[in-house]
Amino acid sequence: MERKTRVRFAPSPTGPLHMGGVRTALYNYLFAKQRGGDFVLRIEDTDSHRFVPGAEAYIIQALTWCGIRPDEGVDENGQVVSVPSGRHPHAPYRQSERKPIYRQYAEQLVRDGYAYYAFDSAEELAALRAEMEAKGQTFIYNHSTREKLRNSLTLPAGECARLLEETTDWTVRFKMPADRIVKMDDMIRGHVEVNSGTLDDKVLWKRADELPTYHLANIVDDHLMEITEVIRGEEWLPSLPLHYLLYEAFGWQDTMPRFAHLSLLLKPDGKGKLSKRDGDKMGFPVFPLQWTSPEGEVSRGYREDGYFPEAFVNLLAMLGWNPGDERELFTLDELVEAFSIDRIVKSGARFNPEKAKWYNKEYLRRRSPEQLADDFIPILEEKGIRVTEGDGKDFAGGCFGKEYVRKVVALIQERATFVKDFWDIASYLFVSPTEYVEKDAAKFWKAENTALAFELAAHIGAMEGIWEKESFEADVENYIKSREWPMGKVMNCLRLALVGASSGLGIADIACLIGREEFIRRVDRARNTLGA
RNA sequence: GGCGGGUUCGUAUAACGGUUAGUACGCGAGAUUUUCAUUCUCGAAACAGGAGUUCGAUUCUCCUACCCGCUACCA
Repeated sequence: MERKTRVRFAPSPTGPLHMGGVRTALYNYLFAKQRGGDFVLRIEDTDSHRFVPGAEAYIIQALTWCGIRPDEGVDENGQVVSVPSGRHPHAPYRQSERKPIYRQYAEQLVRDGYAYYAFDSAEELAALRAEMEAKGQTFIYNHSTREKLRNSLTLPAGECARLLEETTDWTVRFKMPADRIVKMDDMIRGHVEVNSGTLDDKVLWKRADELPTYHLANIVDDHLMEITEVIRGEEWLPSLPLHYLLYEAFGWQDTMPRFAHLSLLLKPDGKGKLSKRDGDKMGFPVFPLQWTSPEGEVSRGYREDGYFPEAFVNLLAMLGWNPGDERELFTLDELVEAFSIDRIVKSGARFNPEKAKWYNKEYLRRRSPEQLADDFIPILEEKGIRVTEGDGKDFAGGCFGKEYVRKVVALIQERATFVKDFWDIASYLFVSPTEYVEKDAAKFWKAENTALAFELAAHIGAMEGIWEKESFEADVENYIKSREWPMGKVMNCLRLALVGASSGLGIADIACLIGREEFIRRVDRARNTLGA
């Protein structure tokens, strides 16, 4: 019987979710949704020492921002996510809450001869490691050494029983076969073989905190939660043989999930995988949301940098995957449709901040001016501009109608990458210029031109009716051409007066936006400030 | 060191034995425009190296180099 697709994203709450982690979550989500399956969010908090407060909430908030909603798992408030049926056969989803489950499975393996109790303390092993290293050798706890160490394989039964009873720093270790070729299949990498003799006897369960390690918890939970595919980072590929052997030891081969190991995200330049420091150093975020560590250190986020979640998700999807055709822009739903595991790229993807900006720009120009105006208003207010209903404009009072803001945004949105760029691009549409860029003034504010510009301005000021771009443009052009004036010089003169610089929208756009009264005021001010 | 994975323009990628090796970002040059931006056109830019297999290899095999990961009572 075909099982219902169930995948999981299983982060460890040891810090903020890195963008590579978001990509892993995204691919899992896309895979599940495409097949009408479930996407499970499981929190792997089995390492009590590395727990970071706030990390779990951060992870959930980050996924929420991206539009990635788990069908099962933990929600923002730490509660099990609500489902229509209200039933949660797989809960709890936080491994620390599943503590009692794991011990029996560890003991089952010992009973069946697949694992054993190890009594060597962490200190003893560290000393052993140091000793071997001093001799230029590497210590590995496996078939080559386990016979000489203190464990249930070497100690008398009575002694074992006593230690199990009286001490608390023992562990359960997997008894890795001495010489077995483990044959594995990966959905991305194909067939992979490893000799078990090179692997070590991994700790599966720790008596000290009565918690499993990743390997045990992972296999047990994936089995119990009926996971059908495991899509995770490449760093897990080396432990895949152990996981295969664990499924075998438990007798769960028939329902063992299929595996897909994703390549890592690399630094934009240089070597190595993307890390938190790169972002700070090279001026781009590596985290979806801003993160403040318990120590108070702040790391920037894509959201705070002005990225739209759609753009972020899109660029992440395209890092290591392609649709097979030349499309680049995808909504989340379109990604669900187009995604396929066999178009995932094997090699590591280097992140390119420039391309990231391009994505945002594309999404920005596709947004409605209404939406963008709403995003822009808080920035305007920060700059001391008040925004009211309607389309009024009061330059002296610094107060503008929402409709006016919308009109401005509609004209500038194709010039910006982020909403936060709007102010730099269009501040002159809210504040009358009082200063004029020296270089630009030197270039354009010449007596022979200003005289013509003033004459034109007078004509414009006297134009009948409502100013509307098309008619305005036609009239002005006609006026200039009929007099055989140098169009560029005159217009740039006017622009300097209206903008305070030699860049910006077309004169007609500006004039129609700010209106007759403000137009006249700006021309007069330029004349008074720069002279005729 | 051992084990595993990877390697196409600067970057992301296409190609599934035969192509002038395509596309996008970025970059350069033109054109359009009243400036700037946009837009449009054009351009520079890659098969890591070496052996095989084959009539023919970017594509298949092996070796080397380089990169990445793992090698914890972390995930």
